[in-house]
Amino acid sequence: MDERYDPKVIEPRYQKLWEKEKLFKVTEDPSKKKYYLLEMFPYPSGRIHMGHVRNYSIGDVVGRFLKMQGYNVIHPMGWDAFGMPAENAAIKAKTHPAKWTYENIEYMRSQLKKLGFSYDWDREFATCDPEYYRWEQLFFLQMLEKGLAYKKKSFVNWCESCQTVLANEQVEAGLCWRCNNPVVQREMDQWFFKITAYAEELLEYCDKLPGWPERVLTMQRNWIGKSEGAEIDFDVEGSNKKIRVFTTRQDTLFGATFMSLAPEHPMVKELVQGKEEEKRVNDFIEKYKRISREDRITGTLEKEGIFTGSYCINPVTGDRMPIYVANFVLMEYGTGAVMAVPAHDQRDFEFAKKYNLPIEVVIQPEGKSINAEELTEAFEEDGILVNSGEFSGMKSPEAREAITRELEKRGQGKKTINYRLRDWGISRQRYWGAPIPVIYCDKCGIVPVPPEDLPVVLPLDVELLPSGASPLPFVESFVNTTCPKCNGPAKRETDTMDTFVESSWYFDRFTCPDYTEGPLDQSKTDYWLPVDQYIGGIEHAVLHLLYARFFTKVLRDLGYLKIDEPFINLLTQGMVIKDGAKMSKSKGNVVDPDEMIEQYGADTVRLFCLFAAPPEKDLDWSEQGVEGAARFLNRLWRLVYEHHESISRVNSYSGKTPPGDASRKLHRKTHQTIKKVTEDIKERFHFNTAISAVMELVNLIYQVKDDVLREEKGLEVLREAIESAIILISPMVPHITEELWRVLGHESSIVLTSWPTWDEEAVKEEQLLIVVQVNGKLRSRIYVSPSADREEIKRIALEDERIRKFVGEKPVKKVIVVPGRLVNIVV
RNA sequence: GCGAGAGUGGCGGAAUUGGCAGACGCACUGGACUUAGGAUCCAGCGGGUAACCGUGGGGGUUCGAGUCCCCCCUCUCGCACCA
Repeated sequence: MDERYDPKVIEPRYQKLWEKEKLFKVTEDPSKKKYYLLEMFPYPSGRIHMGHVRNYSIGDVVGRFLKMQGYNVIHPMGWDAFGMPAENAAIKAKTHPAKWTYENIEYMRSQLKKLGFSYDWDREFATCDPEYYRWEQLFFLQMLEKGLAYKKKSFVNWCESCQTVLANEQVEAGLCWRCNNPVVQREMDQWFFKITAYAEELLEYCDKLPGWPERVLTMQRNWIGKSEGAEIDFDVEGSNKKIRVFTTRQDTLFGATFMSLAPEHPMVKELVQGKEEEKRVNDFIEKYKRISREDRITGTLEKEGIFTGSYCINPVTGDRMPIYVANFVLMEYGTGAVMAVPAHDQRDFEFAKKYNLPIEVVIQPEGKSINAEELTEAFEEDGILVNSGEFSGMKSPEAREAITRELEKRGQGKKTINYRLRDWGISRQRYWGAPIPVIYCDKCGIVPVPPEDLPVVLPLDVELLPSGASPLPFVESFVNTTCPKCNGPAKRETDTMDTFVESSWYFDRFTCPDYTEGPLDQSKTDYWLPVDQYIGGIEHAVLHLLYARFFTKVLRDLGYLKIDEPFINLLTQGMVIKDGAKMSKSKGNVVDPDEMIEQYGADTVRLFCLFAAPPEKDLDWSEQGVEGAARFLNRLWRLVYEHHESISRVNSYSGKTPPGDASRKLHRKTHQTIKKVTEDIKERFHFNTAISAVMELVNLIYQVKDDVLREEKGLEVLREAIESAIILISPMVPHITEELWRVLGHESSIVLTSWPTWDEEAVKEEQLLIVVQVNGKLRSRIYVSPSADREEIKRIALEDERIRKFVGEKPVKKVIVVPGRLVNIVV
């Protein structure tokens, strides 16, 4: 054994060995309990960053720990390989996205291997491989058949700098989630996945995912945005047309005094046609087409609107309601039309004040009275109905039901549920993605590619365009094809799929990456799925994690899967920050994993990532902290170095209480540590406290070893303690522990060892420390035997000299005894 | 504005069920070893001379509150004219 700990020698040695022995390769084994452990696979952007190191280190601890506990752990890794950065980098470097991507994969794989993660590399794949995306194209065709994929013309989010459309989830505060540039609305014919068909189930299952962080579920619930209300039809005066609104406040219907339409509302054009208002309204619409989104980023727009010159009729009061176009009404939500109730909606109130429209109070707060003239803001809460005909006197919730029933009877409305969630726009006008497998024929229209013709391979022989726009439309050999129906000349779809489609099912494919008969081998998916533990960043709370849930339900309904949800437990780890900010090139605070590994070794980097903060919190990178981690590993190394020759001659102590005070103390601490570390990892994922427990054990070994060695079974007890420390910390720092394990004479890998169990008897303290309080204040400590009963503890406490001093002559009112904890004497 | 989470030494963080606040680590201080120490080992390390005071602030429940309840403040994240 070397005197000096040198990770540069040890780490590659064991990485090669693990790989050669295929220690982490797994197959289905019905006799064992399976565990599917997964970390979000990376985009091959070039190099691994600290966020990946942290994410994968957390996963690796869980994987190695559970393997040692006897689980059949599947722990795969692969590459989310389609995407725009490849294309942009390729344009810049005048290379090909495929070349760029595969080179990055090569390098990043080597980085992951240098970190010693326990992946089953035989399952690795990249999503840009046609053998992967061909199945995705098949799913698309089957979804098309079921109406779950469809094409429609609508206003979509367009990112000018990315030259492509984005789904709603991919727009953050009006900006593109990738490049942070403003997103504009553009009317385009696009492919969608009907995620809204699953809105209710996606929402409902939020209550059936107890292993998910509450805040992720909340974000998903909010994103789905269910609201219960009614659709109400308003007749347009002098026409047989109706305007349909969605409202959650049917109880305020009697107070609806005007109508607001979104600028994009299809009815606006008809309403103003030939009227003197026509030009003014059209100018207004044009203005908001140009500025609306961008202004929403900077702040709230002032409410503004314009009268269309038309009126509609309030179905319950019969009053004429002027129809306005209003800048704050969203076409995307509800029906794009809002019945305006100025007394009970703040936006409508402001609007009514500005344009001098009538305000009718129809809801009174309980025990108070308000009137329209004195209102300074809308009363938006529930209350008691007034001025509402037969419904006056009802409470809001009751009135909502009653008014809806009345409208239904008259055929002028119905109860509805509205969701904020929109269908998932998946067309991307970029090259580096999976082609959408449809063909356009002048005669037959949209024709799906026959499944037997899959995959529609993305042609690699292309010249990228400097603008970023897809070169596919110009690749004649790709575009020009024949119609599968009529055999006539036809053209292929040149849009590709959103790369979030690939990441929506990669975890399914990991169970059978080489299966060629179909997308998924049921004998494998049935065994491995669902994913037991998923680990990744919170930034995907409503992107990937929502899409993947949706896709799982689709694959279930297509007959591929038997599960309802993909991920049982979800851990969202915090960011790695430095100097109070997220690491970024522009801030110049990036710490490169390669440099850290070079300087300290993978084990030290891993240990620091796990020790500095609990996984769900942000981790503040500190070079001094890293040195602390390195110091601990050196300390462990020296301990083994100093004693390996002597303890190698004996077996680890395995009996009950050993003779000798020091030995007993160390034996007890050893078992306490086994218990603590096991529970911390298994039940709480608190690796930081698990590590600190091992540090305590090592500290105690240093402290008592000389005394222990003077005792009868001392050497055995010392070996037990040292060996336990090595095993317990091995999931965090697998290389150094593998080496030390072998130094102690073991010939097979530490990974194959069973996780130690603790002796409940040994864990117990011989003497319990009991805290004694007088009037709730700590006054003394006493030691009692664990077998002492309440009376005895009480007696010892009251006899304690310090306590007698504090109690003095005062009468003892009450004595509270909590066995094993404390005594509180109330005087 | 709505929703969620958090606030503990100089710092990262412990305290799992209401029961010794500050485990473990970093930084710092003193000492030992040493040609040397940025290695290692040992000791100390919330404030206060002390009684005592201390978990963002103020109330409350309790024998006992970092932990439970009410009010307030601050910060972070998400959504944001959602009808």
